[in-house]
Amino acid sequence: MSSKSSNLSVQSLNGQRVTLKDVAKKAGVSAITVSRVVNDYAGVRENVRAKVTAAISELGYIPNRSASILASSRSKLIGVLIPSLSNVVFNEVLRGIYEIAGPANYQVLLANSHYSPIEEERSIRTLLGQSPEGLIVTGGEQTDTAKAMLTASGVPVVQIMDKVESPIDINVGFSHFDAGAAVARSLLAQSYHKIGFIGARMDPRTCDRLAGFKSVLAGENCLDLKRVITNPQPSSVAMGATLFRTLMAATEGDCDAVFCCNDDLALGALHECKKMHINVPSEFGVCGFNDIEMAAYAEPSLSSVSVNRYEMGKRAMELIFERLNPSEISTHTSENYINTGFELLMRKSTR
Amino acid sequence: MSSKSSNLSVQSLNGQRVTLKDVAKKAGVSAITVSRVVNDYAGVRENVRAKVTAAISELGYIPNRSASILASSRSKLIGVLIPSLSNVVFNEVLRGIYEIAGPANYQVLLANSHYSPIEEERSIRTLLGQSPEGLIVTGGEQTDTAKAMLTASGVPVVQIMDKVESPIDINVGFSHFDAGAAVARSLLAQSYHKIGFIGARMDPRTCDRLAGFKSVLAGENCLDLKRVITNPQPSSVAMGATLFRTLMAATEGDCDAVFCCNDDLALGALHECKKMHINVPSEFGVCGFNDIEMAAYAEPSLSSVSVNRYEMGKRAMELIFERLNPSEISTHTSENYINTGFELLMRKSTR
DNA sequence: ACATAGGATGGTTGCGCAAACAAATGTGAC
DNA sequence: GTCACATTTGTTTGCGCAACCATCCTATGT
Repeated sequence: MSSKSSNLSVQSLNGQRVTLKDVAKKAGVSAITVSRVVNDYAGVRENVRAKVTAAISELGYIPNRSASILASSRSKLIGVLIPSLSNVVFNEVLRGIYEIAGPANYQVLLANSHYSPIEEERSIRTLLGQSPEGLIVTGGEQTDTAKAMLTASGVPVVQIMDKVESPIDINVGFSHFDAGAAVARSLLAQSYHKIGFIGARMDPRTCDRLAGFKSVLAGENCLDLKRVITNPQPSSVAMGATLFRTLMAATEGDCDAVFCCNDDLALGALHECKKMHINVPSEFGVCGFNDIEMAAYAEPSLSSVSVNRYEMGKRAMELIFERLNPSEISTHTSENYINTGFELLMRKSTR
Repeated sequence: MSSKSSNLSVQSLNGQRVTLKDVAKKAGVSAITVSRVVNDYAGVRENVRAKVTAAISELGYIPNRSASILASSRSKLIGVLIPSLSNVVFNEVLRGIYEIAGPANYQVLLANSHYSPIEEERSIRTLLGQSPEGLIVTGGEQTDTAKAMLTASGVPVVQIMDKVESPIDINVGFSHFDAGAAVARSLLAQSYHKIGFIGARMDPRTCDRLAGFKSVLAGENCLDLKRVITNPQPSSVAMGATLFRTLMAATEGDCDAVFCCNDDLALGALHECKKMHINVPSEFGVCGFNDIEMAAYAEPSLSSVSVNRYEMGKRAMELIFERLNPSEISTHTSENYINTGFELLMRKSTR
């Protein structure tokens, strides 16, 4: 309970929080000098710096970020808004973001919109209240108010994941429509002709993939909406199994392949094929999306679409920093859309 | 670029940030009244509140959190420190945390220690600088300085994941030693006697599991260190395959089961068994840890240990709130260790 | 020895907000 | 209509820090 025993880092001085002034008094210098030491200014003599450093660790001084931000209006904060934490996809995006932000001594403020534009707007308001120096948001489906707030904030804003119609500022992502279309074309080329789709959650990106997929099938006159099965609930392997069964029931077996809106669903479908003694890929083709690591280790290995998640996060963060420090002679023609692309990985679950 | 077109939420008034005062002037009231409206105080007359609300949305006012925190020393912030973002395990813990924090209007500050106590100490310092009202950290291996800072901070601190020797404050988790021991006992009971272990990363919790596992095998005189293969690199399915091959080579096949420190490794091992034509579970048993969703869908389904990740995050957050609002007549005897337990799930990858 | 430049250090102020107290307004009983 | 009291609104102040400018050293050249 009591920390009186600890002789280092006694963060409270008779109950009060330790401030710059306390450290200054202890070190026999002025408050601003302590501030300079804390912020690593060059012009502080070595012996002074040593005295101050000693006082800091003796008192366990921790600078008050709020006061610092208020006084300097520099926050070293980046706001990040994603729709889900339980989705592996965002995980790796986040890893990319943190990988760049961390070493630059920037802190990430993470908010979760739960796929709801209303919650997203609330979160944007909250994030902006913390005076972030940059913002990364998912997709382009913000409410008008949210977009207005982002624009007015005056800080770099990156919309990631999607190719966005008219970006607020910077856009890093790829066309899910094109990806869905590419899958459809590839499956057709592999002589599947009664191709279904199963999708869960159906967020804007999933819808785009479906739209691209449909447009190609429609062009080849082999689109049958009976073969499109969706469900608003979250994705999972179990959901994939369920949706696959639904698909087979709805089409009475008149279906020879399925494009699953992500790999979790696809793994569930694959599992279900095995149970129903449907041979993959000869009788039936299965293609997922995202290329999670398990895809390559499934039996048979799962065809999927690889997208550069980590890269998206990393690039988004880098672009913010480029904006923040135009010094670094980046002769970037300030292209505001970075296409991170995608790659079809046709493995053994398709012909 | 320009946002002059937007007639809602014009966040900047000729370049300046919109403040309480601006809103106050516009609404014809005092600044503090605006503050009261923003903070939902009861004693504001309806017509005044309406005027203020109108002015707020007209100007696109967003309260400055830093100023608010500085003035009130209430931050509505919870600091969370985890060792990795790419680990599914922490994902679900986070989900539990956000699920409780969000509705209570608390913001989560997430920091990543990359499994390094030094980075962890730095992150704790950073987090404490933001005046969080509570802190959630992973495990109990903080540096002395870090522990001193946490103690001195005066806010509730929850150590999660592990059962910690001497908790700083509150502890929510389970004994990884016991879990490892339980797996060993179960495998022995299933007549496996040459049981190996493969582990990656080898963080404190993994080590505890290994220690528990070893202690049981040693007690039965069937511990052979040749069968313990570890690697400091991160876990992955691919790493599981590699380690499994290493194990088989090192033991020259004199091994009839393996406890994998997590399910990713186990899935890799399972995959490798198939390639090497080793029959699971009759010839060889495989047991993982964590019970990720894929475990149940593997072929054969993977034996694993289920741990209540979501629950850990949720409980940790709830306990912080109980501390913060002792009002809610919680007759909790202020137990400072909550055991979230674990459950052996023996499926088809073991006898 | 002295002047001078340039680097190191200090004092004052204000960032935007809410706490604490003060004032004004409204309400009800008589 | 008046008074006492509750409710609503306003004024002043300080949170902890860094920007800004002033002042003080120190080293160098002459």
